[in-house]
Order: sequence, then structure tokens, then C-alpha cells
Amino acid sequence: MGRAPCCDKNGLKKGPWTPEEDLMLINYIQKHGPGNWRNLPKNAGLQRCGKSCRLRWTNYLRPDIKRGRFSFEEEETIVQLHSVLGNKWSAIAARLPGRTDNEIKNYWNTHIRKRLLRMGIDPVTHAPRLDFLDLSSILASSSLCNPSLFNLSSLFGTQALFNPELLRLASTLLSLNNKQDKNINPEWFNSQNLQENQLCSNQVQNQIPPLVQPNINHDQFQTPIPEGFSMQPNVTNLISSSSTPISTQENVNTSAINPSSGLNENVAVSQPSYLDCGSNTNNPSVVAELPENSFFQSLLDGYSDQVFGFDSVISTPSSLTPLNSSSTYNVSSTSSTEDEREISYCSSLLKFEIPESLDINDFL
DNA sequence: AAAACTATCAACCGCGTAAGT
DNA sequence: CACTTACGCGGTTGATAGTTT
Repeated sequence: MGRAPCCDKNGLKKGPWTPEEDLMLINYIQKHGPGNWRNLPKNAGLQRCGKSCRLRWTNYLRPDIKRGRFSFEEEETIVQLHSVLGNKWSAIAARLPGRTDNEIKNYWNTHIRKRLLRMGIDPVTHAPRLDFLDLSSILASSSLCNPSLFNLSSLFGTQALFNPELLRLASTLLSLNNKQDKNINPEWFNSQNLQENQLCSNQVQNQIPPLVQPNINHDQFQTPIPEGFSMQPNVTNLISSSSTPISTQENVNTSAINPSSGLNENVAVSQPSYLDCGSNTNNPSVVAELPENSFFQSLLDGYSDQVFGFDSVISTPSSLTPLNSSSTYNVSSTSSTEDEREISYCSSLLKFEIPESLDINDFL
């Protein structure tokens, strides 16, 4: 037995609403309230089905609807909520006053989702997409800038890209962030490396409560973690990173994002130099400072030039000075351009470190 | 200037479910 | 308890505006 149609569609109009229809609907609801949507069009004199009237009212005509571009704060909220709720647009909309589920859904599909994909982040799981990365390019580029780094591409050639072991390695590398405060191999973490490889300031974790990531497939992190590494697939908080510069040399204890992943609950993070491109909207500026020839510098070059193809993300010539040695620049936290928002996004994503003395053979 | 392509978003469709009978 | 009805939600479509070639 088929489902009964919501209304008799014979003779009912479809398609875009005219201003006259809008006016009729508004006038009726202002006088009588929506009441029964099924009966509303008949009572209001509209040649529409109730469903269409409800949609038009809730998504467009409702007086409390906020229209116009989404603010950065709203966008932050959407991504954070989506990481927890998934495609529960109505639930997300309930936490964004004045925004409708339809509007949020459209905005996600047309803006946020694409941006995450461009950054190599799976918009479903909010985790890095390794299939999106050209590992060889990353490492080749990195090695050019820092000859001390191993050159995977020269070691293994382009076939390395199809080697599942190397993909696992990439998984690990991309997931690596902060070293554990125990079991550290001192050879991997000499003070210079710590100075140079600390990529971003630690996020102020207590600003945003840890988010549950029910959708993440943790299989991608099954690669055994080498001694001295910890893994922090820190993507969920990619937008919530603090822009408060942490310039102290102290270690900062933080909590891993995902307690269910079996990853480190507490990691000690060294904070030598700082790179903080986060997006705290309460803070008027975002500060980035990189040591010359740092690993992060080279890695950023690799990402921006070859992997994501988003030169504009890291170094938009028209608006931003490229990251270079000892350069410091400010990005307005009220940034509204796509590129500037991506900067904020990628700042937290690109948080991992690789010891210079890492022996690739240990992985193979 | 025009065609082709892309992005956006209002609106539609079908399904799940709560409420009513 | 079974069935019907209405509502709300999420996925998808299609018209249109904007951009590129």
C-alpha cells in the first residue's frame, strides 16, 4: 500500500513562490497562526499544498530568520556540531538562532564541505583523507627545503604512492602531532628539532569541550606508533584552535581529542617558537612565526604548492606575505574570505611533527 | 557577445515517526 | 494493536545568477 499523498496535488501550483503568494501566506499566519498545514492553503486561498506552505514559511518567510552570509562564528559552530551530530541539520539549526536547517544544509554542501575536501579533510569523518594526499610530493618538497629530511620519493620512486605500507606511514606521519612525555627516544627529539618542528601552538583545549567523533574510522590509525610518537588526529577542533599565542618554552599538558580512539589521553607539548594561525574571533589578530628552514615551513610549502593546490591558503600574494623565515603577519580574525577561512582551518590541521632522524626502514 | 561552465539556493520528494482514531 | 494522517527531516533537483572561455 502506497503512502497517501500529503495533499491533493491536482491543480496545485509548484515552483517558485510569487510575492503575492508570500503575502497571502504571511497575512494568514499572522492572523491565525499556521495551525493545520494541510488545511492552511485552502483557508488562505493558496493553490499550494500544505507541505509547500510550511516549507516556504519555515525556510523563508518566518520573521525571525536571519539572512545573509554566515559569520565565522556560525561556521565554526556548524563544523563543530557536524562533527558530533553528523547530517542532523535540524539539530544543528536549533543551535544557530535564525538559521534554518535547509540553509545550513545548503551552506554545508556548497561551502564548508568543499573547503574541507580541498584541505584534505573528509567532511564526513572530519579526519584527514590520506587518499587525497600526494605523499611523494610532500616529502620531496620538504626535502628540498630541508636536506636533512629523508627523501621518500627518491628512495622509493612514485610507486611508493601505491604502497599500502607507505600509505600507512603517511597515516602515521599525518597523525603524529605531539610526542609522548614518556618513552621518548632522545635521538629523535633533540632540542633543535623540538624548536623547529613544533608546528602550532597548542590549542586551548578547555575552550571547547572534547568532541565525540562517532563517525571516525579508527582503522586508519592502526599503524603501530613508533616509540617517541603520539598520535593526535586533531581535526575535529580544526576550527576551534586558539589564536592566543603561546610563546613560552614551557611544556603544556593537553588532552587528546578522542578518548575512544585509544590514543594518548595526555600529551606534553613543547612550545618553543610558535605558529598560531588559529581563529579565535575574540582575538584581533592571528600570529604566525616560523624559524628559517623549519620542517613546518617546508611542509607547508609542500602542502600549499603541490598537494592541495591552495597556494592562496598559505600565501595569498595579494593579501598575505608568504610564510618565510622570521616573518610575522597578521590575519584579521574577522576574515570573511574563503582563503582566510581556510587559513584558520588548516592551521590546526597541520599539526604534526617528524623527527629528523626518523629511519624510514623502521616502518617497512 | 555568446556559449559553456559553475555555484548557489529555493523548492520538491520520499521516508520515518509521532499522534490520533 | 493496526491503520491513517500529518509533520518534520534529509537528500536531491532544477532554475537562475555569476563567471569563464
